[in-house]
Amino acid sequence: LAAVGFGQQLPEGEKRCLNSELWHACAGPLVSLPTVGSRVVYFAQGHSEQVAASTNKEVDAHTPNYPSLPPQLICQLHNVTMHADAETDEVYAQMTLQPLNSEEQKEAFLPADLGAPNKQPTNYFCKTLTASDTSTHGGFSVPRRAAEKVFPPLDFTQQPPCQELIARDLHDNEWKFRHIFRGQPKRHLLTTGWSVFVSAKKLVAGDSVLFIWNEKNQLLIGIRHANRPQTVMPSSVLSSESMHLGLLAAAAHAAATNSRFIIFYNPRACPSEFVIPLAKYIKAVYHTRVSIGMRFRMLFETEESSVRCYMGTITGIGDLDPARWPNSHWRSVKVGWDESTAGERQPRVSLWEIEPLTTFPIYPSQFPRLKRPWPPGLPAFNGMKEEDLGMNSPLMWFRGNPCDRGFSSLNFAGLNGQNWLQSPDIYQAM
Amino acid sequence: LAAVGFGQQLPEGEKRCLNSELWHACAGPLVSLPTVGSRVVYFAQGHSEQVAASTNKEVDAHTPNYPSLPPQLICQLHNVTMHADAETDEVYAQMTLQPLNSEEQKEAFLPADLGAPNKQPTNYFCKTLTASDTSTHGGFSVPRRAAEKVFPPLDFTQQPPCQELIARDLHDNEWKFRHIFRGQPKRHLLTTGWSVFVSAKKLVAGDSVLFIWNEKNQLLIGIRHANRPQTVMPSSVLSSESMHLGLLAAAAHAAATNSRFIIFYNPRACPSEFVIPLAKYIKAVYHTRVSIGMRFRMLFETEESSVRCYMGTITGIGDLDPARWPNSHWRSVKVGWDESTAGERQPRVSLWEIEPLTTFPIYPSQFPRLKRPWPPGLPAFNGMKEEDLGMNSPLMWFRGNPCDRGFSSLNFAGLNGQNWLQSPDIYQAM
DNA sequence: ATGTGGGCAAACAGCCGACAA
DNA sequence: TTGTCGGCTGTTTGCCCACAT
Repeated sequence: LAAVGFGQQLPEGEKRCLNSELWHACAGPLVSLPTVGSRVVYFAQGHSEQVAASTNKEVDAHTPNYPSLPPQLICQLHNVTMHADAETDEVYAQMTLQPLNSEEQKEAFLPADLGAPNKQPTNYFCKTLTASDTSTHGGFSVPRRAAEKVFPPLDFTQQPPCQELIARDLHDNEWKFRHIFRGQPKRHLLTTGWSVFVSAKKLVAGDSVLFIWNEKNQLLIGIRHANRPQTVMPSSVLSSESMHLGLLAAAAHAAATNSRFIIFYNPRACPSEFVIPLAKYIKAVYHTRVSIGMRFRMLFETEESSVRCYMGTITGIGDLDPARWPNSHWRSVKVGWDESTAGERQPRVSLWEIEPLTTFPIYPSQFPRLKRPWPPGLPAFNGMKEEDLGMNSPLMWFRGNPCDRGFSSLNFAGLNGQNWLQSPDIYQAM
Repeated sequence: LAAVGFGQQLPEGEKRCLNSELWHACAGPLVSLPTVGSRVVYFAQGHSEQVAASTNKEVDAHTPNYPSLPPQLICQLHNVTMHADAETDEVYAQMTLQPLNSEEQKEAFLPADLGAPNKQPTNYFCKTLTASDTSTHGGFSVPRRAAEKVFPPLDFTQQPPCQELIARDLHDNEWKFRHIFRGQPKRHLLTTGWSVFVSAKKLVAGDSVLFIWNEKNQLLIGIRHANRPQTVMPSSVLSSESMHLGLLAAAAHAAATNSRFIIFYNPRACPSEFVIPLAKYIKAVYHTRVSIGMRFRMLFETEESSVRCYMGTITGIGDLDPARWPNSHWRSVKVGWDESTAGERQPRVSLWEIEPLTTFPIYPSQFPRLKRPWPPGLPAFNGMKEEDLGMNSPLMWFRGNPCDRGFSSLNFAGLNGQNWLQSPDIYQAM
């Protein structure tokens, strides 16, 4: 319960180590956290979107902005800790970022640490709860393949075969369940203990529960609440406008003084990740050709917690918010989606979220060249292998296409040669 | 559900009018809201304390401050709306403030509006719940005097006498209770309907429930949760440091541009009120003599929701936070309390919270005079009657002592002649 | 293979006065 | 005057299977 101060790093001993595989399982297959010690790009715009989504309030047009705060900040990622809300079990991550000055940006940066990859656990299952599962009338019906894969085998000499399962959640609480194989036809059920869990976690039909059997032969249990109307944030403390200003002020101050700041990333509340590995950002923005009319694909999470690809076409390129955030790469690509059910997919994406399909030739003459195709504050990039780029996100499951390598001529039309990656102006108000 | 924008005033029609007397009853007898249209003093320091209390995190010593933001801002209070958290029923108020520039401060300000005084309702009772009250085993035992005072009389020709009570809460929800007079000896009880209320409001022994019978012959019901360890704010959205910065940035920006800003005041989470009627502030700071060793009294809320006086002695006068908030009147008075059980009473108070007792003579020579006893940005003050000062707080239940009137020579030692009440410097970062 | 519903027993909720503080 | 308890129902919980999809 030690308070973590501004700019302080949490001592190693006090780092409350949530179970990483359970955290990632709850966060979903598309969520990846950048490696500690690596360089990242922080987008205040995206952070602001997270606050807007959590408070259910859009940023007001009259809210002032910080001109000294650039749309993207190159930072050293000093610390990442995984957390879960004590009440709702909502997962979130706390990151300590430190903006780099132009000197530091010039230093060659190390290949990303070979930290544990954020892969989803192998021995797990995730089930969306039915009305019967959540009713007080009965227990939980375990899908047969799931029970056989992740639960310890039952002793079928008993009649009926049953055992006690003990599972731990993100807060390291124990939950005991009676696992029995009975009925006509036979099936796996969780009976005693199940309803306590349902009411404690406030689960309703449509929410999901997931079980993991890990390498240490421990059973882990996690939940994912369905996208309910909204977790209306208790705004009884601070107005959403103040929160918005606070996030900007914290980043602007950190940028001006090159000091550390702390942010929270809430993957299931947040429309898009806003702390991106620097290598992934550079690859997408400087090494990838995109143009209007180009086809692309992008990954989405399915209802069953797996991943699928959606296809679309780029319909425009330009600033999402020219007044407040000019020359930002955040959601700079306007897209149309192939499938008519695409109503819920966002009409704007960022370059690092998509994989352009370049199966047909591109005529370079269509795209004006930048005066400064490679910003001066960045190290040379050739000679790095793709595996070194710290891109352990599922997006990397794509095979790289031929356009990914070498120095492409430009990022996209409409950008001037402004010095985006330089350190920001001195923040004058502090 | 219309989003209230920054600097926008909520249209009259959309103002969700919570029942004012119920709100005040839940807020407690010491809480008063300044009158709409009046002038107030806003203390960012106190606002910051509210955030710290809500997030359970002290402000870190490295958190930067806004030098352009003065410790106290004189504001026009444009709007006050009462709210209650949908989940916890926690009451809070939203206020729209507009800092006044020095020109506006010079204009004579109107006597405070004769708005509805914030007096506690007369026909009400408040009971702290016992284990039996909250147990599922039984109902609610109504104190006899309370039942006779606020509930409609029972028809004692019935055997047993009983009736159905319908009470409305802050969200205008209806709650039905069976009110019966039975047992040996006879007593008033709420039976059917009570346990539904207890579980819906998550009441436990030690929490309080209150009933009001108002002038419109309506029965109102409210709750007050005991000071549980803490309502640990879901910090999964924004770090407490960012919240702190946000509050400062919002105030600083508003001060620099003389534009409106919105704050939330959460009386039961907040250590002290931080939006003070200007007249009350001026009276306490400029018209009242205080000195070290002086005795004073101050009001506190009792466990039974009434008010009582505690006595103490002033032990010091000076800045609470000289580095961050020099020359602030916020909690500028160090005090010692008479009663040994005073461990929970704060060691620092603000001048407007206390009533100094001047039954013995003071030697003016002990206190250095200010070079500028009356700041230039303020109107002359004489000729106003005390009732016009907008001090409808219970603190005004004190009788004014002779020192309250006329221009006393000073406020307190250690203050220089700095121009506190002038408009702040231009805020440079926006 | 698995969601839902009827049957049934055990547990709990909830109304009552007795008793004591 | 009022907090807690034992006694006594009525309702709910929760385990079992049958049956349907």
